[in-house]
Amino acid sequence: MSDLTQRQTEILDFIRSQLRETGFPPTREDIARQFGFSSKTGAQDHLMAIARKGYIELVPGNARGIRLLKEEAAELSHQFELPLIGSIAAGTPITAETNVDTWLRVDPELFHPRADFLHRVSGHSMKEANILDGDIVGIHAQDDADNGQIVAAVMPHPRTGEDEITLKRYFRRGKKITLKPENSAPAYKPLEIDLAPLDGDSQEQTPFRIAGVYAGLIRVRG
Amino acid sequence: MSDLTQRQTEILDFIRSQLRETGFPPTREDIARQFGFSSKTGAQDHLMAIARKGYIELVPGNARGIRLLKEEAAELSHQFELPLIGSIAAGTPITAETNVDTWLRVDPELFHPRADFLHRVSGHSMKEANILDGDIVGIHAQDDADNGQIVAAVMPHPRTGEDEITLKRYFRRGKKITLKPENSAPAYKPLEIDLAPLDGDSQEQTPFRIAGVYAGLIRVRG
DNA sequence: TTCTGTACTGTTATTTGGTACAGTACACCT
DNA sequence: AGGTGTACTGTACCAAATAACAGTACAGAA
Repeated sequence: MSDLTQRQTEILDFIRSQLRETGFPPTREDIARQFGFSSKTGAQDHLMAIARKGYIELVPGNARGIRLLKEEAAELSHQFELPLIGSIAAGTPITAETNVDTWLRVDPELFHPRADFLHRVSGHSMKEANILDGDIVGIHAQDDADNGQIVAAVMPHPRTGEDEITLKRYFRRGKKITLKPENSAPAYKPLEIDLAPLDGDSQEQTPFRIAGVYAGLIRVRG
Repeated sequence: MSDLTQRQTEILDFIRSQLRETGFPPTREDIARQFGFSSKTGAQDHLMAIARKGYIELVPGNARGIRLLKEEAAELSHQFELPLIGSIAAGTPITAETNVDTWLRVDPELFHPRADFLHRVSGHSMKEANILDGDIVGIHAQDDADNGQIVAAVMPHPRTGEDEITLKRYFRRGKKITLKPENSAPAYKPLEIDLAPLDGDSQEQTPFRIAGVYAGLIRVRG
């Protein structure tokens, strides 16, 4: 899909984020400042390239005359939408564009704490926390959790090795972390992770990280 | 709701339409031209009045620095909201304005079947259907149901006599209707209703009606 | 009656922002 | 070896846009 270069993608993302945050597109100077260019012309060149490739339209003679085109424009008002995150591409932040399956029109502020993204639950491991197979859970992004909270943990799938999100109840005692399913059936075993063999606070070496804490759910079928 | 004057409302609408059509807000001159002002100052005065009343925010020193504020941005699309229905005033249709506690920004089409309104569950009578106290259920409005479906039933509260919504699993056998809670604790007893003593198809005389069928739920706390 | 708010006209100063032109450097393709 | 596209720096001009000041007129509230 994307015949944009890395830099052009970054700039398009910046335009989108500016629209979301400020309500209007950035100027050439805004873009230059954001990316550390010393000249507006750099930004202008990129805009023209992105426009030529059909992602935006530049309206000549108009300040901030940048228009997102077609499917781009639909994503404009993400203000009351949440991304549904599927599988996680290696090395990407969790809410990176590539991990977003779709956007659902649900107000993030409905949840407490506020939801930053959604994830569709697969399996029955949290059944006794009343979270069922197919439920869509709201997750508040944060990288740690309190004991007893339900967390969205990111770790490689045991067979495929691909990063995936799983819900578990989190407990930490010193260097020992327990991720506990809420299902007393014998098939569901708590997962024990020992941080001790790792270098201090470096988490890069463990294939486990907390993406956020459970903030509620949506069940879409009667 | 609107403490804006006629003219101010027109101008706010123009800003909204410009945002939709061009992707960025108008300038003072755009506004002046649209309304036939010969001076930009007229537009500026209006913008400052609208901003003072909290509908927009003006970002000083920025071309087209007009931002719709949250409430305003929401009113752009009434179509992705659902009314939360609390108690039912006597003799009113269920989604009548007076019964609406608030509007929540949730896409009705998320649910299957489509939700027409929301209702906050109180109590534990549907616990074993994984519907908990405090959950917000989506209801698809219809006046009958299939056997075994969970319905939103409207009937007078046993003590106060005020109409209220309760969730129950619905069964009908001839003239006999059973509304069954999903909680095996002895406190929760099925409710039996016999339509036989009533005049044919007239339901006005029975203090029970189906408001719709359960279509899913939202749980807003982790 | 005075004050405040609405609804403008008219003018001007100043900043913001778009855009053209002239370069440099590097990578990739043919 | 030369052409094309990307990714910038640097300068400059001028139109676009904000914003302030000074008015007029009218309407409703204190």
